[in-house]
Amino acid sequence: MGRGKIEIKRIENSSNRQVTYSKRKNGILKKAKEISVLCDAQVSLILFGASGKMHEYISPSTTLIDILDRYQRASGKTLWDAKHENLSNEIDRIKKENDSMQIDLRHLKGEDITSLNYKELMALEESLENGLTGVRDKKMEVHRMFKRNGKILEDENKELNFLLQ
Amino acid sequence: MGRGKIEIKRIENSSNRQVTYSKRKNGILKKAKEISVLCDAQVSLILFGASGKMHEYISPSTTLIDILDRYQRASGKTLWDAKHENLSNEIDRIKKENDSMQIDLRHLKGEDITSLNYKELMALEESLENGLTGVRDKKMEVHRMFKRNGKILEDENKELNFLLQ
DNA sequence: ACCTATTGATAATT
DNA sequence: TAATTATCAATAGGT
Repeated sequence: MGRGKIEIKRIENSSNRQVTYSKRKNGILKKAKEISVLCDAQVSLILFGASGKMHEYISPSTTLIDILDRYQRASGKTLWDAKHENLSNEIDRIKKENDSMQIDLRHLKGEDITSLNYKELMALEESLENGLTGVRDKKMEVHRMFKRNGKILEDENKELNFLLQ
Repeated sequence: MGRGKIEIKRIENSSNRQVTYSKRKNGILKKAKEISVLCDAQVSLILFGASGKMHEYISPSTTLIDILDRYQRASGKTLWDAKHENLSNEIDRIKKENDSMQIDLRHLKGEDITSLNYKELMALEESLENGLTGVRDKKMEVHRMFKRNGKILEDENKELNFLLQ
């Protein structure tokens, strides 16, 4: 359909591919409009080129949602139900993660530990001791910092007072 | 594009319309495949003729759901209904909860506490001390229980041995 | 982008 | 309906 025939396989030269895409995109969109008008067909055509830009044609007599509804009924495939299922699964997964963290947190606060065995209690104790050590070290550090800053401010104060007098 | 050119308007003669639909349907499906292969475009084409029969082409490299997801992002239109939004919102909410617990857990393990101020460190220390107290009490209790059970078993043993003899 | 030789699609006819 | 084919339409390669 041009100066020479071409094989139907991926065009390797990227700029040729881009040009061909642009031309054929216009062609197929035109075809979609034509069949829709000529034969009163309901058409949904969505195109994404390599550049990521989208082009679409939906018959004016309908909407994409309508077409997708009919698609689901006609094909037996589910679109948004499948989508729902994916989301539901994700929720389940995250909720489980959530619950397990919830439990860990409660344990670390000394709650709900009746069900733990001795070994688990030991591990928990160690974790708490480590945490406490870390926090106390940090507290000390912050405390020292405070004192040092306080000292500096005090010195500055003295100096300023001296200068004023 | 044939023995005579035709105006692009609804074909009134219903059997002509049907024939033209059938031919053009094949044509546009072929075009869809071609652009998809030649230009590695992602294409979704869904057709409903007047008879109600459906025909479709989806690029093999993708799925209709994928294309519709991208469609929503590109067009800003929403296809999945409120139900989806609810689920998405719930996921966001749970994820936030998750993140916050994640942070609490790390703090309780003495990690990532550089950003905490003195007051927060104090509260954390207290929480850890309380946790530790609880865990140590429980450990003691379990320990005592062990010993008592051990005693009971020892007694039972003696009794059984006595009976056997 | 535009041009045009050439292939491809299809309207009318059988 | 399905096949044929004359004609129109789309487009590949070149500018």
